[in-house]
Amino acid sequence: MIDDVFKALADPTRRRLLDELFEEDGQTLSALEQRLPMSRFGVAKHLKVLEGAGLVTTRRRGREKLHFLNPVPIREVHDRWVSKYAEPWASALTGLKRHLEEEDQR
Amino acid sequence: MIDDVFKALADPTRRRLLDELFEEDGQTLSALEQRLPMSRFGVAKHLKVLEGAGLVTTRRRGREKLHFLNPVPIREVHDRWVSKYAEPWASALTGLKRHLEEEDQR
DNA sequence: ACAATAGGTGACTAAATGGTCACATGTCAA
DNA sequence: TTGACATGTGACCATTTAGTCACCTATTGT
Repeated sequence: MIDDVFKALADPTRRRLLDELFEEDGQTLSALEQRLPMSRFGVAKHLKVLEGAGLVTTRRRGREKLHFLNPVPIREVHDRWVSKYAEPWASALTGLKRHLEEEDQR
Repeated sequence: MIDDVFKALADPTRRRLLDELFEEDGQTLSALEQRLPMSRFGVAKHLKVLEGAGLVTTRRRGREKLHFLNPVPIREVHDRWVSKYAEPWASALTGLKRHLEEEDQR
């Protein structure tokens, strides 16, 4: 689950797509296709991955499919994972301290 | 650059390695190998990727190589990317509002 | 009804990735 | 010095992935 989110975020094209939806939410496939240097099929595939990871939700309006950014999975990555490593500057510094002390005693 | 970080984080084994180093910093390849269900070579390869992304720094002590977790790249991911999408709950809600309004007028 | 538009599907190729192994280098300890 | 230990390298294979295409369905506006 969170695995899918990390994997989806690994590709720069997909992050670019999230950027586009961040700028303007609810865009169609055709609209997104025009903004990227890629065929419609490539974009569609990436959108499918994003949708599978829950990073994008969709809604049909007639023959169009609107794509919306869903911040929830990223919030989970933030809360359960990234913050865990990004915040402990203190422990990192003690680690560095220990590191340097060992360095000294050589 | 940030690309390498996202790619490194995409693999569960590598996140597991970060977890192990988070629990106990400065472990050797052999120590990490014993904790993972994988050959030494596999672990070494993953560590190389993590090191390439700057997520792990190393120091040699004799014939051993000590691995240290480096929180800086994750901090960058947090600051420049994740927080951008994880925080704007307000705008997400306005998006949802617009979404539902359009839904109504159908 | 019909032509144009928006999107979906399955097959395919090329490249990247995860994992293993045989072999080589460098270091420690007795 | 010699054998055991810690790690590095390059080759290799299986799987996955990114990207394209030909072809299909569904919906719209006229």
